[in-house]
Amino acid sequence: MTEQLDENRLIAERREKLAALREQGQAFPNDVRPEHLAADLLAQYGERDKESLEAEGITVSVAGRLMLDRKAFKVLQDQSGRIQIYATKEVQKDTKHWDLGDIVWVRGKLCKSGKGDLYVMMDEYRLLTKSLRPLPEKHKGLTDTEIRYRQRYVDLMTNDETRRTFRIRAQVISGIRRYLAERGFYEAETPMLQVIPGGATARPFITHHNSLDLDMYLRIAPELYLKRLVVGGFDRVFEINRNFRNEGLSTRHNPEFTMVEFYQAYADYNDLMDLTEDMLRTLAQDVLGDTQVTYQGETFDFGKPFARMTVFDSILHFNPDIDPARLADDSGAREIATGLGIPLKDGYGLGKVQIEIFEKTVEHRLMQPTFITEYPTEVSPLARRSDKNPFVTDRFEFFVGGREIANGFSELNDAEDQAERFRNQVAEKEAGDDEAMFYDEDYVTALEYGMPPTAGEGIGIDRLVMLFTDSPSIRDVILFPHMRPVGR
RNA sequence: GGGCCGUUAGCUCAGCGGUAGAGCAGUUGGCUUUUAACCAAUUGGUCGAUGGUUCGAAUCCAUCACGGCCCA
Repeated sequence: MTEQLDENRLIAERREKLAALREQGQAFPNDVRPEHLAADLLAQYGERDKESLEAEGITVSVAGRLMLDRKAFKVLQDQSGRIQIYATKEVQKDTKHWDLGDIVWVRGKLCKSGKGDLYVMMDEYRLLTKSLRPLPEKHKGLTDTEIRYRQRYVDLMTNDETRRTFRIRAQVISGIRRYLAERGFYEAETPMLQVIPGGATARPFITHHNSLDLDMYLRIAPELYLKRLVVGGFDRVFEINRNFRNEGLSTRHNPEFTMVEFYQAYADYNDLMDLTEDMLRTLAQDVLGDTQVTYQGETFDFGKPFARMTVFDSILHFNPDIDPARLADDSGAREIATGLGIPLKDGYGLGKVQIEIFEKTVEHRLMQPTFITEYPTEVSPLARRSDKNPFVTDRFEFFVGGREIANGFSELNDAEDQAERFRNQVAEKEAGDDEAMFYDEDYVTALEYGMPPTAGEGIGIDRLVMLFTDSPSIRDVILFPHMRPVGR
């Protein structure tokens, strides 16, 4: 078994020390409490001069993982950061069995070294948890990406950057929650296990409910349930949770990912673009302290008004040689797409062809924060048609750094139109498109009760966090990204 | 699915046909207000796996596994 295989002498030595601790009594004590955090102590006392600080005789207690051991000086790391502790010769003898990685508790007087660094004198001390496994290299940390992802706990204890990334992730999520709650949105939790997966076009994961003897799907989006809540009278509602899509893994895709979806009655897609712009600007300022966000060497400005452009205009903008009349024409658009090397299926209408051209030639070039509007109805089965042009919907997607971050639209609340769109999706599914939607009869029934005019939006949290943490891969912002199991 | 790259000590890496190395960590001792602490000594390896070529393979070839990047 692996337990034997990865055993080595370093672990064996530590096991012996643990065995000795067991001999002496409780080897895993849980009867001391740290009263201070490293970062707080440094912030409060780091600048004080040695004489007055030590004259004051401040006693503090801290606990954490032992990260460095310079014999007299040792460094302890807690959730907030690191602080030094000082061991006299006698204390060093008494703590000879301490190893890097051990969890320890220290209580004593705050002092300053000759070089001006704050430390805690080890007047009282306890080894709380013996670490049996050696820490990674102390300066370079853990760099092996595979181990960083598979054993995230080692990555977190070793690498500041990783801790920063996930701290920012937590702040982004709580920031969004606060922003929406402050504006009267209720938080809801809708089913992750669904009989009819809906709300997006994607291949679902299939699972099975034993006692019902029923195949179920992991949700690909919460959308249809959240809109049922709007029908029910929750005029403003949101959910932050996981979606599951059965697609490949890449630096931009993880099979489970986190979205915030929110719905606001008596609002349209323009209202949500305004809200999105304000929310992202607020988040950047609150979380990063700046509306300028640097990502992979480029700076994106969330402080300035975001650009807004239609799908059609954006294609022309980035392809000045395309004739607008041809792009607007079914056979003309197909020729343009074919000329760009885009494979087309027979069933594609003009709208789908235009979106293919958009994705191939525009999307990756949308660097600064940009809203793209007027998505064709053909590719927007849940969005409200434009009053001015029924070929397109009142929908937008939001891009930054060449990546789609958000997708929002005025909701389709015409039950009869919705039924028709579902029928078209079912036809596409029968024609072999396994990403097309199912017919959701209960959702149509809900709409028949009447849903107020509503706008809704989803924002991809992982991609937003990638941006805010300058992470090149989605795996860097997901604590435990999916990896192929390591074979035996 | 395709292309390129990687896998050597617990960690970070060198070695690229001829006796497996370094730094960190570990162990022993010294030093004792250090800052990647320092000084001395020292332990530690199925070189990802399996085949093949060769007098000889960590090194060359093939297949496989896992990972990274790019493409679909």
